[in-house]
Amino acid sequence: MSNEADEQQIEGRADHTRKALIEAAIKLFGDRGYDHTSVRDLVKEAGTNLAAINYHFGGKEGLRQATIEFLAEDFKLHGPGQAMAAIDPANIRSLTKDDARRILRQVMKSAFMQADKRQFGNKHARYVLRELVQGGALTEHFFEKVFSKQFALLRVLVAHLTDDDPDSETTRVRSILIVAQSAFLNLAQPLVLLALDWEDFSGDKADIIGDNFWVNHE
Amino acid sequence: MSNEADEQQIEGRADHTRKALIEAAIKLFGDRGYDHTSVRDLVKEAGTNLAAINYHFGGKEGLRQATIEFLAEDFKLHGPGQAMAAIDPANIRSLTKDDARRILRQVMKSAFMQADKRQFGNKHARYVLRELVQGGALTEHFFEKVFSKQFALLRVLVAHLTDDDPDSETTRVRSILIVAQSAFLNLAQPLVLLALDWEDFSGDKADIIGDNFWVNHE
DNA sequence: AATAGTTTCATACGAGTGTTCGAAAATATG
DNA sequence: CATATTTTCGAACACTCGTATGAAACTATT
Repeated sequence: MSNEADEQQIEGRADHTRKALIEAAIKLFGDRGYDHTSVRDLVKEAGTNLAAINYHFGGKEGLRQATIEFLAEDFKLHGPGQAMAAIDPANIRSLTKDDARRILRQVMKSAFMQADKRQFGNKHARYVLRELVQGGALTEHFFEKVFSKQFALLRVLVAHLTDDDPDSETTRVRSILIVAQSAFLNLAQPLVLLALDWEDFSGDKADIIGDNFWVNHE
Repeated sequence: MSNEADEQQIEGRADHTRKALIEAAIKLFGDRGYDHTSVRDLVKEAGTNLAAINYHFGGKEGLRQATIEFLAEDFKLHGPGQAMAAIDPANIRSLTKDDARRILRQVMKSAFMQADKRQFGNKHARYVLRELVQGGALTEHFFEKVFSKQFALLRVLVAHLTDDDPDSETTRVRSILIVAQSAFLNLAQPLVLLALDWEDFSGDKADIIGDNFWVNHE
């Protein structure tokens, strides 16, 4: 292990610190939120120096931007889009409604679903949701870069399930309400645990939730 | 209008300031969150002095506590509990399922529903949700003081609708998923507007959403 | 009217923030 | 090997934050 090779050729020191900072940002921003994370905590977590963020990203805001872009890319590769990608929007009409419903639940599970089980759901989705909820410039950016396409696929599924048009207003509303269920449970974990009288989300609890998503109408 | 009488007798200067500060807190905490609101902004919004918060509430944290308690009381009087209070849990079995579904939608609408139309939904619910989502000591307090009872009623409705037990795990999960829909739409308004291709929530859009909540199963 | 208590206000303090700067160290280039 | 470039690191800056202090203004009591 004399030289640290990663995915692409050799990884210089600069790339190493950049990566470490982004990972620290995903973790800390996701846990405490952007504004509750100091650059001093970030550089300590990344094992580097106070000035590193400004040098590599131009500032704390620059690190956020870089982190968002990293997550946007990661979301495409490992996010719910993976489960969704198998679906051909053209041939979706050949699916039975039971199939569509099952796929829908599977997608939601793999999307935002919970902490310990799904490695993706934990840190990454948490931060993404925080940013999306917060509003502001990044909401739009992230919506276009990530959410938009997957939401379109979701609408196709919902429309098929409800015999409606994917672009209709009712389909849009119903689709966002499906997202809402999964997203809120991820965001409001403390409240959810209290309401369900659970200690944590371990075991088969993710499945219990996933199986009870409201996804059909009338 | 020589003396400022409000609801109870005469309102001293101190009470006036306290009230103004709590109202400012509801507004600013709800919009930006507790930590993004400085005491200087609070006192400016309330039209008083920098030292007022420390004098009347012992500190910023004290103002938060007082605000929470005020909202807990207000929630009981004007919250979704109002719509729910009309329901007698004992006689709920006499309701038709259509009735139950209609009541459920009505309750959700009046609970967290949107901005400009429902005066309650806007500022108050927004801050309550922020606190509940955040986690921490207040989540538990607020859950016990406010959420718990109304959630129990919600579970009765859901159980009736799905021929299940109000205390069963599936009923709890399904109930929290109903809350999730309403709550998330309130929290993530920027994202929701983008997803629905809406400019704002004006007009009959609250009804469109309310009518499309997922509340029935199978 | 004089005094005691309450409430407001201007100011200052210490702690924490993001950022800047220049020198040291490490790497790349000739 | 010598020089130029990149990257790290420590120290300091300007700023905002919540809070504390003591004097002024106001109200209530005698």
